[in-house]
Amino acid sequence: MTRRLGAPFYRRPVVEVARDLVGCELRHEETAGIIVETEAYHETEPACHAYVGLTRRTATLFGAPGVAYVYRSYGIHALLNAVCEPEGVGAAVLIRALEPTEGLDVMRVRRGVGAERQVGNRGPHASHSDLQLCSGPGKLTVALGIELVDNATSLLDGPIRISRRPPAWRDTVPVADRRIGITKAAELPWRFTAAGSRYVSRRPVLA
DNA sequence: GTATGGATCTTCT
DNA sequence: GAAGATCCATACA
Repeated sequence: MTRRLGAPFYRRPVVEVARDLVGCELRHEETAGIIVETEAYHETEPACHAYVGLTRRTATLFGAPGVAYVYRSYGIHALLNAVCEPEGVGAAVLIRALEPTEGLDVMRVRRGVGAERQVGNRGPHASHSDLQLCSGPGKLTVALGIELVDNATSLLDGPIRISRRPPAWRDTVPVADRRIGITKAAELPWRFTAAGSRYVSRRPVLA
């Protein structure tokens, strides 16, 4: 069993944390997966919620590092972030995709993809639908059972656990690319994906 | 394969 | 009242 990442890991520059989170394990209740896609957000650029300053919504972002920032997107999806940088700096890493490793049955039920909807195996290891269980920030929170009530809970000793890379992922190479799904400052190369992973929400454009 | 629109809620103006 | 760090179904090529 790998151990959780500590506060010093999250207190660093947010882009470094985003890169280093690729290959780490995310766990909630009986479900878990390896992080294969992240994005960094910082108060100095307009795509970040903290750009507008300290409000009730963004208070978590400006708080202590190592805390979960969960908010509702487009009225439907809960998105999970890890608060970074020292307290007082508004920055966080959005967890965008996982490669599921444990509790796949529970994930399929939560996501509403029963066996009858599976299209069949497209590869030697995973079915088409399993590849898409956590291939997006709104999907993985459903699959892991993470909701708005988890906002502001600690990643250091709370219900959501993020642990350092398991041995099999020790040599994972994160690839930098443009951020996606946003209209402001999307050109920043602050999205990181695990090289070659089939579980990301979108393959990187850059080499 | 790409393109489009609807669902739905929290926050801030 | 409008905007938004999304997902899915549907339509068409």
